[in-house]
Amino acid sequence: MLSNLKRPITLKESALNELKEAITLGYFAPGERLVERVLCEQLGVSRTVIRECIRHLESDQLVIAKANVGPTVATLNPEEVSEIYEIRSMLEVSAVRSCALVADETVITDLENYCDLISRSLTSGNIKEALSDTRLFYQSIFIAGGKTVAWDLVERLNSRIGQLRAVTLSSQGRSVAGPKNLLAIVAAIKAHDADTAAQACAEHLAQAKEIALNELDS
Amino acid sequence: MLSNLKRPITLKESALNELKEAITLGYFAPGERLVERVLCEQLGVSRTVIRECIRHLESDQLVIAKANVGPTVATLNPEEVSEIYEIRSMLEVSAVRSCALVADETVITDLENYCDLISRSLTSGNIKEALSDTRLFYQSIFIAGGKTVAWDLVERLNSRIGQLRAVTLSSQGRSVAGPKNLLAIVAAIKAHDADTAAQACAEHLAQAKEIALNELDS
DNA sequence: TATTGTATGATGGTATACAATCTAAAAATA
DNA sequence: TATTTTTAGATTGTATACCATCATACAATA
Repeated sequence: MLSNLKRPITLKESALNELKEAITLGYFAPGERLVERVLCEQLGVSRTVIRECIRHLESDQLVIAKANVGPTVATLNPEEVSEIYEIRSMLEVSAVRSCALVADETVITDLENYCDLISRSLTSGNIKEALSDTRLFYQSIFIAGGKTVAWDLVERLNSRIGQLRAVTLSSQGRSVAGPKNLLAIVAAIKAHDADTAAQACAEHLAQAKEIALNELDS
Repeated sequence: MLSNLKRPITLKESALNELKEAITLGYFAPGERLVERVLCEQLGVSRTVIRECIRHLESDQLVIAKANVGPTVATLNPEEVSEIYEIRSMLEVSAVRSCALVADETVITDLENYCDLISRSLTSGNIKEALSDTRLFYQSIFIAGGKTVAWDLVERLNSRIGQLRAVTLSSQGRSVAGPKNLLAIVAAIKAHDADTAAQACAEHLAQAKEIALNELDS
């Protein structure tokens, strides 16, 4: 009953997921041109499907399409990255606040479990898993806080900085501070202390932003 | 030089614009099904083009596509609308703050001109023109404040509440308060008074939110 | 009445064709 | 040689035809 609106996974969807992952994981270099025919062969689907995927990627701003030339993988400049982290901070802080006010026991145990999973994945070096669990962690916060639109925006913003996120996460994870920050957020939520939770969240994001910006000009 | 990246307007682009306008202006009822073949005839283009348009609208969340059934015009519930206005408020307040800190004479005269245009359009009952000028007003603020990513998000959010915006704008315009609020923002920006500008902006948005929510359950 | 077929229409997907346009190499020119 | 022009190839934009699958409404049956 979770998502009974589009149960059947279409070819276009799975192709889109593959392309998204390929872009965010850096299999395509930023600025690289994406040629329809080549993608058709690589993914084993027709041009129709590829074109629909490209339109989707275009409106997600993962690629930039020029008429009669085709799409290229979007590049990130420091200003954009900086702004993306600032917006994320606003949205996440707001969600954390709302969550702290209404969170019940179920939500809190969920969050604690995710923290645990994230720590474990990070210590074992499984970045991909850590990213996925971090996503679930924040998703729980946003949903609990009733911020579904904001969550959607955050996901879009995150997909645009996908490459950087892997770096920031592993960097934050290597230090002790990263998971500690998340635990601080959960503790404050548990205590229904919105201000403290908001501040912990803001600090975590500011830290991530610094790491991302450093990574970007390297 | 504004958008020299995609000068050639393709069929798909113009069809997409027509569809967007048709949806945001309410020519299609919320929840109504969009049938490919019908759209092909109405717009005089092939299914290929229509399908790409639908994918684009889908990822803009103006339509909701169900696999094997097709797209329907998205409906708005009060929670979504409320959240959209809250997010807009966060983003716009932030942009107004930045703008107030850096705005030069050029920006300010632009803003004053737009205010004038908006007032005139509203008194003459030209809502469409007023919407367009309001867009330019805020765009100037965001660009001046260096918030290009945020501006993009605001435009997406606005397109989702397109029907409501026409109502709120004309409602705010009928009262004297609406244009007065905008003038207050400009005055504060002119004085480089970020706090006052931010507050005026927040009030304006809160007002718009109320009107929109009232309209929604009528 | 409730269930099961069945017909119809829409979508998801493929393949193909062709014109317009871009790109890059080849050729011509200075 | 350096620069411009031409030209051929590659790629996109769009149209069309076709098939399989799914959804829905309706008819037939028990």
